[in-house]
Amino acid sequence: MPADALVAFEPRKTPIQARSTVTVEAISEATIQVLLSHGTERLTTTRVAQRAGVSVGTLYQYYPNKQSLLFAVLENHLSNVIVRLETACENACHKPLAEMIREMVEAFVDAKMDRADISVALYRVAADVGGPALIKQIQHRSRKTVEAMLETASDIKSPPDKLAIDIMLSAMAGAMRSLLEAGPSPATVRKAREQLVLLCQSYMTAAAAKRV
Amino acid sequence: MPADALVAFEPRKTPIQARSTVTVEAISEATIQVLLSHGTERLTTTRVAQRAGVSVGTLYQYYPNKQSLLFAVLENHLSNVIVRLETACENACHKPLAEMIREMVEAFVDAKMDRADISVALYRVAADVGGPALIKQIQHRSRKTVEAMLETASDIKSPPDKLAIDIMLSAMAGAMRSLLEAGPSPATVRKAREQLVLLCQSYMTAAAAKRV
DNA sequence: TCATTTGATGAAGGATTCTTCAGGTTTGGA
DNA sequence: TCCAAACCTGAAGAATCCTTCATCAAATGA
Repeated sequence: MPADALVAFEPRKTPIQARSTVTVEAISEATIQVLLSHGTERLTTTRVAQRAGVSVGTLYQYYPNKQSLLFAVLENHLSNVIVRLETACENACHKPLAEMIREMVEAFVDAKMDRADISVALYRVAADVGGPALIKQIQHRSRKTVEAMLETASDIKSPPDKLAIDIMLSAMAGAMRSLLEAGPSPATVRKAREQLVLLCQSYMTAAAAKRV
Repeated sequence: MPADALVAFEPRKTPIQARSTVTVEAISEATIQVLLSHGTERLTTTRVAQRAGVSVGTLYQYYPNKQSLLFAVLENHLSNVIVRLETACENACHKPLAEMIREMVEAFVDAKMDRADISVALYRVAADVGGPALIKQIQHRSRKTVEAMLETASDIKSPPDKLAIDIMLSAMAGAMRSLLEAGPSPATVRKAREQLVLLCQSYMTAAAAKRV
């Protein structure tokens, strides 16, 4: 996967005046809404523009094509999530393993729930062109972050290996996806969050024990 | 989601002669191939027919529309996977918890790996119309199956609750998806399979312990 | 053999969608 | 105030795609 495979998605023009900033914001938001109400298949640039209250031409002033629009929204969301995950991991350094995992998992769940609608809408986009490459990047970055955190755990001899961390992260993401797509009640989210912590804690503990 | 929302996807005509059976088979296979080489967005009925070596008209003789074609392929795949999972669960009844989980997880991984290409191709379809409803059905059926198996575990007092099982299953599926999409080597698959067993075993053990 | 059923063909209608561009409006500074 | 830059508009070109149907070919069985 060439690194420059993503350049075709770069924005065409950056907003300068205040009104255009509002416009771009509206277009992003409209994209989410259309994605949720019509699905990827029936998302058209005209529909997005209409929902945003602007004309199609305006949309094309900021995004060179439809895919770049979807890509930008996806990138923005994933960026938000991983930043919060990284912050949590930094704060959890040098603590016991179980605490580390708890803080990381809770940060992830909270970040996803913060804009649950966006999360759900973008699962449909992530499979498209550009999505897989982006996700691969994010996964790698997450792995590195968690790996670095685990190195500093105060109560284990050797941390779990890369594969174990990859599996934990993808398991966590998968469970979260399933949860989000079910449209859960706040009570369910609370319980599921706790279960997710337990899942990751017990696995990491077991994986670390096997590596003594 | 109304139950009859899926009737529009039903096949139009069932093959009677031998040649038409071959044709339908070829169309199914071609769908997978086009999905892998072009993606959902650029999958057209004409392209599928061409790849299958038949004309578009033939395709429409067996599938009322494009979505029904995708739906049929997805349904067939998921059906295969869950049947193997159910068989494994039945065979594992009355055994100790850890063994149960191992057999179930291994059956799942093996079923997915059996036609890894199909699995990967269909992740792109699963988000479309009909997919979510179907997946919900499958998830529920899986949950019931695993739940019944766990009831018979010989070495635990009370089995994990529904939410825990749901989370385990979606975590397992999520990790498997991530693995498949990475195009792993056989060695990686072997290791990951073992890690997945450990993940589910340690979580189920912990969840059962909390319920005493 | 031959009539009937089953299967296959692919050009073309109808509809949708992406994207552009020539021309208009608004903003901010000189 | 006034002009240049920024911004917005939306009709229309170009391309693609889904689906049908009139027509032909193959198979079945009586």
